[in-house]
Amino acid sequence: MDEMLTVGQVARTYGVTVRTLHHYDEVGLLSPSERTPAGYRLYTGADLERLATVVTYRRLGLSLDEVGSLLRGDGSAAEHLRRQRDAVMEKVDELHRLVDAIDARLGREMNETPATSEELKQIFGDGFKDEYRAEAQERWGETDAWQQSAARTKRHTPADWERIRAEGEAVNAAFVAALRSGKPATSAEAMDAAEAHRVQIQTWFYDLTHEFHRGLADMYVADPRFTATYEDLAPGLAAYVRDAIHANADRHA
Amino acid sequence: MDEMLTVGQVARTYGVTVRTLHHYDEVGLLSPSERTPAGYRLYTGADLERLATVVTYRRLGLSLDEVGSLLRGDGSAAEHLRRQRDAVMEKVDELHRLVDAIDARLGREMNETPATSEELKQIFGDGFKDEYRAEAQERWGETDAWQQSAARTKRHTPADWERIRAEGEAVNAAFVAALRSGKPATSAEAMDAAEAHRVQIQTWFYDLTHEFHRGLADMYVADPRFTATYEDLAPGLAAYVRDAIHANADRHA
DNA sequence: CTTGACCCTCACGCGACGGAAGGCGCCACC
DNA sequence: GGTGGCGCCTTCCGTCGCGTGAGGGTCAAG
Repeated sequence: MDEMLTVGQVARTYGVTVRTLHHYDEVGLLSPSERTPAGYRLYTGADLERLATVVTYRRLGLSLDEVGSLLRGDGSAAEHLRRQRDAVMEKVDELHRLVDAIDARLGREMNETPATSEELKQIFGDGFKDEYRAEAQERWGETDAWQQSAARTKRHTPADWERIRAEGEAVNAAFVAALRSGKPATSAEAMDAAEAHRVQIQTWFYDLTHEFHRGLADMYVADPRFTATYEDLAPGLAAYVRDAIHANADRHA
Repeated sequence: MDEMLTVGQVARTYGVTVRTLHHYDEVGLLSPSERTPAGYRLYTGADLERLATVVTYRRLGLSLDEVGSLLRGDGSAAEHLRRQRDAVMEKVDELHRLVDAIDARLGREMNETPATSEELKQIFGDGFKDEYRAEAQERWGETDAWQQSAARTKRHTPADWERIRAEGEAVNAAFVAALRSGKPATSAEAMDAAEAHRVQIQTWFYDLTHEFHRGLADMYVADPRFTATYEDLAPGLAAYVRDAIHANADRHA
C-alpha cells in the first residue's frame, strides 16, 4: 500500500538525477520521511507530492530558496509566480530589443555588399510596409493584438514566413486527418489541432485568447478565400475547423 | 587617433564590470592587444569590436565557450548575426512557453486557495475579460452574418468553390498590381480592389457592411495563414490589403 | 608630496548540481 | 555460503561566470 521508493526509483520516475535528490536533502528542501536501517532514503507518497511541486516550480525558473519559501507557505504562491512571470516577460522584451539591434547590424552588414535585386525588393517591401504601418497605427492601431502582431511580423524574415506557412500546412493536415478519420469536431484530435493553430498564432503574432480564437474561427467560414482553401482540401473542412476551434475554446473555458 | 581605453572606461561604455573583463582575459576569450609598462590593460578598437560581439552573444545566454568557438569559427559576420538572431528567436519562444506554464500554474493556484480580497480584485479585473468577450461576441459571434454565411456555404457546390477561388485570385492579383506599381493603399486602384473583395463576399456569403469589412481586414494581418499567403505573393501585401480595405470603408462612410 | 581614483594580481565564494572515489547492502545464482 | 553486480551511502572536489574582497602599485591633480 504505502510503497516507499528509493532514490533511484524516484529519480527515474521524476526525471531528476540521484545527485539532485541528495542535494535537495542536503539543503533541507526535500528530505525523505524515512530511511532503512542501512541508511537508504525512502520516499513516501507525501514526499513525492512535494517533489512534484519542487520540480514544476524549478521548471519555472525559481531558485531553490524561492521554492523552499513557497513550500513553507510564506508569501502566496500566486505572488511569487506573478513576479516570476514579470521577470520572464521583461526578459522577452529585452530579447526583442536585441533582435532589433541584430537586425540593424545585419542591415548595415548587407549594405556593405552589393545588394541583389531580391534583397532590394525585400528592403523596398519592408520600407513600404513600415510607411503604411506608421500611418495605420496612427489611425487604427489601438488594439493590443494589432500592435503586437505588427511588432512581431516586422521581425519575421522570409525564412520565417516560409516556416510559418509550413507549420500552417501541418496544422491543416492535422485537421484533414481528423476529419477524414470520421472523428467529430469535438474530438481530442480536432481540438488538439485547433490548439496547435492557436499556439502557432500566439508564437508568431500575438497573444491569442481562446475567446478571440473563436472570432478567427468564424472568419474562416465567412471569408471566401479561406473557406475555398479549406473546401479544396476537403469538403466541409471549413465548418469542421470552426467547430473544432469552438470546442477547443469550450474545453479551455 | 587610436585611442586606447583602460578597463574601467571599456566597462562603463559596454555595460560590463571590470571583473568581467578580467575574467575574459583570464580565460583567453578577449585579451587586450596592449598593456602599459605598468601592466594596465589597453583595449584597441578591434578589441572593442570583439567585445561588442561577445556581449551580444552573451546576452543570448550562450556560454563563454560557445562564444569563443563562434568567434574562432569560420563564418561571415552576417552568418554570425543570423545565427545569433535565430538563437534569440528560439529563446523568445522558449520564454513564451515558460510564461504559458506559469500562467497555467497561476490558474491552478488561484483555484485551489480560497480567494483573498486581493485575488478577488484580480478576478473582478478579469470581469474585464467578460466585457471583452461580450464585445467580441457582438463583433464576431452568432450574428446574422455568420448564420447567413453558414447557411449559404452549405449550398455551394464544388464548382461554386472553384469559381470563388478563381475570383479570389483575381482580386488578389488586383491588389498585387496596385502594390507593385507603387500606388498607396489609399489609391483608387487599391480601394477598388478592396470593394471588389467586399462585393465578392457579399454575393457568395453574406451581406458585408464596410464596417464589418474592416474587421475582416484586421484579421488578414492577424492570422498567419492569410498573412503568410499574402506575404508570399508580395512582401507587405497583407498590411497593404488591410489598409486598402480601411481606406475603402472610409471612402464609403 | 599627498590624496584619491584608478589599476594590478591573487584568492575565496556562490548556486545547483556533476561526477568520482571508496565502501556497504542486497539479491540472485552457483 | 561464496560471489558477482548493481544500487545505495557519504565525502569531496569540479564547473561556470563571475562578485567581492585583500593587499598593493600607478597616475594626474592640488
